[in-house]
Amino acid sequence: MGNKCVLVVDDEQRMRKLVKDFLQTNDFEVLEAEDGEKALEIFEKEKNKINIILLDVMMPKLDGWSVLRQIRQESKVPIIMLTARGEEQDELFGFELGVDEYISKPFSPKILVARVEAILKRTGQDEKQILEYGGIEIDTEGRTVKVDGKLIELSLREYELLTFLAENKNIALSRDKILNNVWNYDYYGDSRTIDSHVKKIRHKLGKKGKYIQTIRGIGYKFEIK
Amino acid sequence: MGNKCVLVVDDEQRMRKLVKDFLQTNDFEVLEAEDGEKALEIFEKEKNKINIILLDVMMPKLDGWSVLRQIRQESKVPIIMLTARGEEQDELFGFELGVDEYISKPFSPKILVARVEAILKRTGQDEKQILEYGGIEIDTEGRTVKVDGKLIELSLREYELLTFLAENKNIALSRDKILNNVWNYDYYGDSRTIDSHVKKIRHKLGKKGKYIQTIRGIGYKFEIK
DNA sequence: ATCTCCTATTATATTTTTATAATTATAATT
DNA sequence: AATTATAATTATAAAAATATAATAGGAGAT
Repeated sequence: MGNKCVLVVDDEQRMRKLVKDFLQTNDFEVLEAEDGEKALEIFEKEKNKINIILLDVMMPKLDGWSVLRQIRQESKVPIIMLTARGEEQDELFGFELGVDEYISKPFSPKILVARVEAILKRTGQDEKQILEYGGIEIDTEGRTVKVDGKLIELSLREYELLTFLAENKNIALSRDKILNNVWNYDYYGDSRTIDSHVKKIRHKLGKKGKYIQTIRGIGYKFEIK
Repeated sequence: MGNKCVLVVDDEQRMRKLVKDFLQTNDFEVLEAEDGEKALEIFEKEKNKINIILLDVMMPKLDGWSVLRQIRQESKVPIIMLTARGEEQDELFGFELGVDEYISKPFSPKILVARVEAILKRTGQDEKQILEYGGIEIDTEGRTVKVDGKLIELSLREYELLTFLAENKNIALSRDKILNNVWNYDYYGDSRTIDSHVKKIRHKLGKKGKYIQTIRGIGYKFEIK
């Protein structure tokens, strides 16, 4: 682990290689996809790992816009669109759909890397981050959590769940949403899995456990009050 | 309160006017500065208000880069640089200094607004949606309701019902319509389910309960008077 | 050996129903 | 037109039914 991971989606082999080489020399890990379908496939599998996506617009099978739309339904991962030329219509279209940046071909690899880094920086995916929420500190790099300065032990799921809730503080999250984000699958059956984990987290948070409040009929919400 | 505020820094009066007009028609508040020194001055005074800065690079007295550097010493406010032409050297230079975006002249106002909005969104400055109806605030993300600034507790159905009524304010809604939208099924029997909920909501809204008025023979209507 | 998930049980909150009171509409009568 | 009686509709409160969540314990997975 460690290095930032970039998913490069482009149908031109030559283009992929160019970008890949340059990114790799700049210490990025690179995943490749040669069309939209492959891209979604890889994204499904590696979504936890991927920090940013470079997405060509013009591709066979599934074009860049479709890929963008699908990914945006479940993820806010930064996406840079690679366009043949910056047509205004397309840009506007894309910003609404959640495009973070455009780079028009031909581009210089240096600019590419600079933009990738700028976006990672701005979306806070680069530096070691310590998120702080009312006395609860989450160190995303060390994957540790402190409550009032004291380290608490959380399991993988507990950590993921707490982080997800905290990152979306003040937002009531449905069970479906939680499952899709923390568990990566759809919710079958009526198990009380989430509840179990919430219970454990609350317990470990001690007095601050009440920051996780239950929204009856919906799910849970992290809120400091 | 309310609208997002943009500080436009450019020495050309014509350019400022163009940008200002377009931003204003898109519901932004606009502050102007004709050079770097004025920019810093205004920023000092209004830093709490300014959500984003459009900064021309080439300016008399103090150029864009210097302004950028100074502001970055104390603030992370998003900054878009307006450049005459996207020279690679400059771009790299700027990203390191914390530029969020480049727009090269000439640009279309539409693109400009789109980028501004995209950045505000990405930096989370687009505040969450709070619907306001005559002193009743509904935070759809947090699923909370405030009456005159004071939080009130609503159950799922109460919340859904109130939201539905408020979203359709000034429209008389039949019981059928209400049931189909808030309950998702047809109305069998003659229970007084809706009435019960309306009663409870009215009670919780206190004096503002009268905003929910009954339309005899039809249903209910949310109306502020 | 812990972590995750599931099951069962208990606790709690919400929703619906029911019964009765209050209000409003309607029509007949003055 | 105003009054009255009757019918229809809605308000209200409390009880009953239902839905949802907390909790604890344990089996299987990692």
